[in-house]
Amino acid sequence: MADGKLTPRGEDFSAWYNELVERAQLAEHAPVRGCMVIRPNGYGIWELIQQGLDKMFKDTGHENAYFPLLIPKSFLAKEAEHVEGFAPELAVVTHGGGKELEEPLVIRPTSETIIYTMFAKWVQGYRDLPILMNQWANVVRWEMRTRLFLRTAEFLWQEGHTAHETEAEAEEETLKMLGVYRTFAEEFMATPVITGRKTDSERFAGALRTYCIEAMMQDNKALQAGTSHNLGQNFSKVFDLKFQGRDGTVQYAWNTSWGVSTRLVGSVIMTHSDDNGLVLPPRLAPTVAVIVPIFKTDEEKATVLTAADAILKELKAKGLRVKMDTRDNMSPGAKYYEWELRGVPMRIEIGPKDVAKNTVVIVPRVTIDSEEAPAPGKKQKLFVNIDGLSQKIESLASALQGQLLANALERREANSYRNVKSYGEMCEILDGSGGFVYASWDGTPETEAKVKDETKATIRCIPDPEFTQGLTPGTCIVSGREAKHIAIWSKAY
RNA sequence: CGGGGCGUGGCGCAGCUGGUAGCGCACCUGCUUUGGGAGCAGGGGGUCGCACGUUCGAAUCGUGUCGCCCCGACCA
Repeated sequence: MADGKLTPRGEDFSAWYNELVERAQLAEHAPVRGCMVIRPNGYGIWELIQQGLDKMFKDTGHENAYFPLLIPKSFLAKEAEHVEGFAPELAVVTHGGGKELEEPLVIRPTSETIIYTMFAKWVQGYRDLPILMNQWANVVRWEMRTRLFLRTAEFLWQEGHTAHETEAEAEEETLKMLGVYRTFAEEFMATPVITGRKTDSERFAGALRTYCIEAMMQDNKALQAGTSHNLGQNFSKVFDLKFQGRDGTVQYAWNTSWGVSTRLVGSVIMTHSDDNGLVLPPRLAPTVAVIVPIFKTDEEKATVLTAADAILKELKAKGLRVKMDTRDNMSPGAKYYEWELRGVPMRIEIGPKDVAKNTVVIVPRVTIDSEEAPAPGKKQKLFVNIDGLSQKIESLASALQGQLLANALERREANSYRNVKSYGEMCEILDGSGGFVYASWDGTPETEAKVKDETKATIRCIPDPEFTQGLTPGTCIVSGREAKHIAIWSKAY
């Protein structure tokens, strides 16, 4: 392959990302504007995300259901803030069966309105609560500008929707699911995230409060990776979702909704990958290890393939997602480059020398600090005995997973600023290298808007205390007024 | 929606002072190769986004149109 290398991240991060997504065959642009085709390499990542999250949802008592793609337009209009938030990006179906519809149907941009309409039918008394539901679905938002995985006109996501008896219970659920997202980000995506609350201007249209997880990408921009909303009684009141309480009075239910999307795939890409291509945390890698057999003569081919086949069978039997690359029209070197581009966490090389020694060579996609250091300028190569190979691969996968999380955390903290003294200094950071600036905020939307105007940075969230490292609100870094919160400012996707 | 760019074999591009299409990669066949992107030989594949116009003749010039990408404002 002479078409060579990706544009380096340092040269043009955006070009690097686009080339990587296409070259690693994760996704490409569909014939329809703003839409993407998710190819098997990319969809495999999403499937693992789904599996991981779905289990966590079930473990916390949620059930899956499915609601229709099409929603009567009037449903959206019932919640004022909600319709205002979504109206500009709706796709609307006006015809069906060759006739104009009496009422236009919108393609769901999110499903609160239809789901709470149905909840209202299912709930009579407090014993019908809580409802803890989730759906895996596609939604459409007619975005002006799109980027593969990060923002597409149609995307895949899950949306959890719950109804509760009390406000406290709803708040607990909102925070519980935010916690689920955080755990998932850290344990599966190897991505450290900040948990916190959105400001009013960034709050979900129709929510009382929106909480989020925010991650930092390699270009030091923030990416909102997931949100969890306490909807209060805003939707239950307009959709008449009420129940008779323990005290006999009729009350409106308290709702929450929470979601993550295929954007997480983009997040994983931009968090870990390098100039050689995709880097995937093993837990989200459709293929954890690829075996590349090496041989010259026919006799060597026979012995190597016999040994490699046995290894493949053994590893598969142990439940490992392993492949063998038996293509004979490609040199081993070319295969190495290709599998690195595709982000396979480990390569297993096996040649005549290895077979003779009953070993293989394992090359991890990124250097693992706890293993023997690589020679200067070289890739880390681990010589591993074939006996007990599956355990070794599992332990390496686990080490790699931890390594990626540690690398990402180190990078995020190296680009986090908690002692910025002035607004000028803050602008310098935001306009320069970027990153997360923790600073006091007076809590007003005017201040927020001013910073956005002047720097294009927004308040990503009001972080939970564990992230502020003892900082307390003093005077607002922008206005000089008394501050209400420590906020994180950053440019964002 | 504003600014920029691009539509030519699967992909990336050249050809654009008009004369009926070419290069690299990929693909197919054969032989030699294979521990970090193999070599040689042969071969298949495109009515140049679409429409109209100018012309003896249009990938090339003109008008229109559709689409996509990138940068900005808006958003997961």
